[in-house]
Amino acid sequence: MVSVNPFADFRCECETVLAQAVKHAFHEIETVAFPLGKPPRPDYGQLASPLCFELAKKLKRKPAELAVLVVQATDKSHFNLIEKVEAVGGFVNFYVNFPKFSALTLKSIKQLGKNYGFPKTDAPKKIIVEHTSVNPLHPIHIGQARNPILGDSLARLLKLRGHNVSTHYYVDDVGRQSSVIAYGYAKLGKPKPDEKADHFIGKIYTITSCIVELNRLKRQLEAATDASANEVAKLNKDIAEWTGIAAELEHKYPTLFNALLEKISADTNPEEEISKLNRAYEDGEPNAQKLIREVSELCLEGFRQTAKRVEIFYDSWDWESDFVWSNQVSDVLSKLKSSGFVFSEEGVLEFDAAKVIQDLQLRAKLGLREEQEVPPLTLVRADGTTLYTTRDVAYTLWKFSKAEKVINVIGMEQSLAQLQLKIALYALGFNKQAENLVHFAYNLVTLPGYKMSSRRGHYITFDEVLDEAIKRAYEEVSKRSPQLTEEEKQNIARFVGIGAVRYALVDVDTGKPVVFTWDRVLNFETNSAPYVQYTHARACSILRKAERAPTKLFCEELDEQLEHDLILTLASFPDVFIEAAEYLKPNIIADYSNALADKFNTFYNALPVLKAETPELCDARITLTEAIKIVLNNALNLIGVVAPEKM
RNA sequence: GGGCUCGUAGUCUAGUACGGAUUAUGACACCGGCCUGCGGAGCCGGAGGCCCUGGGUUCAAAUCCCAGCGGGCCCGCCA
Repeated sequence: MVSVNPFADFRCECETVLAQAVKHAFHEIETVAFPLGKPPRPDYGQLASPLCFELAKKLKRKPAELAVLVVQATDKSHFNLIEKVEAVGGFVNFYVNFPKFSALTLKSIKQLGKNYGFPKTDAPKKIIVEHTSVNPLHPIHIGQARNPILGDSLARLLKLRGHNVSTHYYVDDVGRQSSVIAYGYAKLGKPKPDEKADHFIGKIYTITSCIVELNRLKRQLEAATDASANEVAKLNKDIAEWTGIAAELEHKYPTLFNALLEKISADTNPEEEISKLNRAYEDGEPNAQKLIREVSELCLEGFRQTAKRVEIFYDSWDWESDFVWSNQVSDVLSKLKSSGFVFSEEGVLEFDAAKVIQDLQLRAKLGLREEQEVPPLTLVRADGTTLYTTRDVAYTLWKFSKAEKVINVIGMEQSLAQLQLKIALYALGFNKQAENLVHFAYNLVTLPGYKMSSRRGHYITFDEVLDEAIKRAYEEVSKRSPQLTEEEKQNIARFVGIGAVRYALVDVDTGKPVVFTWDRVLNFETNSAPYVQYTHARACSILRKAERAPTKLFCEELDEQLEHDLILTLASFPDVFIEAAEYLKPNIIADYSNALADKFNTFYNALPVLKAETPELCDARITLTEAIKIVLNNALNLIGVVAPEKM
């Protein structure tokens, strides 16, 4: 007999037994829910019900007495995975029958192998996970790297849950900043990158943007003849700040900086050139199209290389400009206009989110409190151009033409914009879509005492973090296993370093900010990917040395507390997976893998596998070790971490 | 000013959706042990907590509700 979820089978049996017993003992009472929870200690069993505390009220009797009655009323002939039921202090405690339960669990893991732990959903959906979507202006930095790591883990979870998942990258190429980089790139004569393309583009962007900003401020100061002293002071302060940044950049990249400065200074009004380019691009003018697409593509090629290093791939690259050129944005706009929730003020078109909430009574649906006010959203500027969120409405509707559910992995600082987006869908009558639009929000990654700013070139790139991780892992592996060949060491350093980074970024609760420190991200000890990887390699090593596969299970031999604990942990993996997939909590997979590794290491130190007292016990422990290897591998795979045979 | 979010040992963190048991999870750092043993990236032990504060609901609150306090974020004709 094989089970896709052994612990759920046990829970199900307990529920049935409990329901029957309660019905039998107190037929005058109608009970609908039969709560079962994990007791704090193993001597209270593996599942326990506090039901009698509730019944005590209705029946006006003591919980302890009722628990005894419930236990007496249980029908033992129905026990399969249950060993016994006991009443302790008002709780009804269920004890698992370990010989049977171990056999079921280990047999299931052995038979299902890499498919163990992934029960399929009853309602498979077509789901789009949009993640990363970093603007193609500069390399992905560590503050943004949490996004692809979370998005990719979510996609893996949902796929294995049985959904049809496709991952999308939204290329934000419409907007002033894309024209800034394109302008600088064109000024330099569209040079071929002499390093990784996104790093190359990043430098040009930062320098160009700095020079243009400084130029703008200076001209503004010249024109400010009748401005107040305060305004002049503010301008001077900004100029001083940007001059400092410029000096820093000139020092770091003298050739590039001076080349750009010379070319840009030839333009009397660079600001105006950039705006022109921006308008031409939105209008689909061929030269502008070619230029901006070329520079964006260059940067994206760099992103693809970085993503590949961490085993992340995208099914679709969606260009924001395509939605502008194809009139999907203007179509959505005219629909919004006729919805009655749009008003114009001084030539600016505004979307009245608050009125939508009131008229359509969305407060409860959106989980908003009475006093929460949602500000209006600007849809169209006075000059007739659209804004990011406006275009996002069109993009979101396009995504819904391809999927039933859309998950946007976006930082929590965009919560309001994502809420307004959802409200816009309701305003257009796309209720079902609005309900299936999920903003998967996560908190920022920050550097201690340092404000990351891509405009100023102040950031640590994701590539740098990966390089450093691999370098440190290499030092570590050289120290620990000097006998390995150079090639082996490099290979191990790669998956250990990258695993460590992925684990560190997925492990923390998404609601909490991560303060980036090298020690935190490059942890190779307990509660890290390397620790779990090491444990997996250790299990593999034992299995290699065993040189045989047990033909019988001998599960009744596994009667140590540590072994029981391991079996229970293995058996509950499907439950953990379901929770992670349903509630979008990839971090609990990381926690689970660490907990399982911990338990296995404790077991390993306390009890011999290959030198067990009897051949039967030895076989049983080999089977257990094999199961642990499989489950560790399956768990690590969910968070995109390699499970190595050796390291 | 309004809203969102977080608050658990020196630092970091699990548990909070769905309230349960006289020991609240684990890591780092700290103190003391364990390598002729299946891989020491490990294991065992010790010390360290008014679960932000105050009320409320309940047989039972880290968990739910209310009111505060503290940090972060958002409230743009930026994205």
